Amino acid sequence: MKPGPRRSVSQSDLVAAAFELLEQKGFAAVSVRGVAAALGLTPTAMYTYFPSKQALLVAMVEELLSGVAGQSSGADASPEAARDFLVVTAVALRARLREHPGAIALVTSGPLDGARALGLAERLGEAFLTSGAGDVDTAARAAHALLALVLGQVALETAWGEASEIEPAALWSDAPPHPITDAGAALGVREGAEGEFRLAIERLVDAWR
Amino acid sequence: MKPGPRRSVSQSDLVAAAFELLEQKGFAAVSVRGVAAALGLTPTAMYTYFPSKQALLVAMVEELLSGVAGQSSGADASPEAARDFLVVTAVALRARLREHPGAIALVTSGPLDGARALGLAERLGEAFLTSGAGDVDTAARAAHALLALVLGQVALETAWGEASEIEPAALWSDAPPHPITDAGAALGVREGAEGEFRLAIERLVDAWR
DNA sequence: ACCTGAACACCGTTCAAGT
DNA sequence: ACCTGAACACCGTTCAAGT
Repeated sequence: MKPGPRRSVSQSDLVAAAFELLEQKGFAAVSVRGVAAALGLTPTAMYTYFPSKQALLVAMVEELLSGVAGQSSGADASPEAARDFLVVTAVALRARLREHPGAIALVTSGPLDGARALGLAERLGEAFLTSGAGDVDTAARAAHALLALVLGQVALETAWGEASEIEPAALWSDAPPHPITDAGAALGVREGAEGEFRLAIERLVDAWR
Repeated sequence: MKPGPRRSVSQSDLVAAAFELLEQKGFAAVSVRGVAAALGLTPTAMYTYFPSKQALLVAMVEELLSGVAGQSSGADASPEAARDFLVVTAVALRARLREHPGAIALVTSGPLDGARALGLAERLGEAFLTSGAGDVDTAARAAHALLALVLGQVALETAWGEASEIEPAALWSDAPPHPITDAGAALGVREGAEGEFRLAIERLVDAWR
């Protein structure tokens, strides 16, 4: 079943193979050639399924975001339920992004304007509305800020997580001490303990209600 | 003055040339070969100045962050002055990141553990402490969250900014409507109007005091 | 319609050699 | 010490050709 006018794999297969590479060898290893080879295809065969590598990455982001926000946002639920939805969704999104090393590189490299990304932003806005945000404009701003906090937090966690592996000798350098930042490191702020994250999310959510 | 055992350029020259490329051709164009060529050097000559491309990128991030937070954080100032410092610093950091297209790709690709990045986090923590944060731990968490919000906000602005150029025809697609998100777009949330940004920062800062 | 093979214009990095 | 030139093992993408 090598050549022939019949489709041998699917778009989903390419996305799955790409995630396999992302998980095992990092973002840099997610190449057109690598993905194609993992499926026994020639690099050029990929262009039958996606118009470009960028399109493949967008499909990966969509896959990553799928299912993060449940079907119902709780538009007809109580303010307390809506608040819970916001916190739970933020925690779930962070967990999803942390599952795959290099996921933020993926998210920040590929545009976030897919249907799933916009749908997620919309659900967050709805939840802010029923949880106590005064009007639609405020809800939109709040949803934007919540999404930004989650993204930035994961980006910082990843950056600082990688960094600590590289230069442990920096402790003996002549750099000035950082008592507060070090206290944060001891707290697990850098490593991204879930409790710390949830606390920050709750503060932001409550600030917009 | 082609060869010879005398240093013909400096590390700063390489960083400057790299920013020139970043500004004019985007993050993907910041290559070892491109930077070297801009200075009339061979690609391999760069490895006399930096041990790797990654080291060059880290130097760029440090340059980007330099001067964002002033010398004094206002540790001996009033709580109100400290609050102002936090907001002003966040706004300045965002402006700095937005100056160069592809700056977030740079920041998220290269680690943020340079001296400047840690120093910035420390100054923010100090300011939170004098502005009303109860203890060192809370200040560390607050500084982390503020940094994350700025980073994530710029990342979202960039992603949505690029996206809107690609597919204006999506308005006519069969996708479900997004009234809240669209209201946000009309507000300038996506494009990143400074007023919207400052408002979100103030909410987060006040939530931690 | 789907896929291959060759080709184009690139990458980061290493290494021996020159001055 | 600083730099060049050649080389290695890669990239994304295009294009003509096969079935």
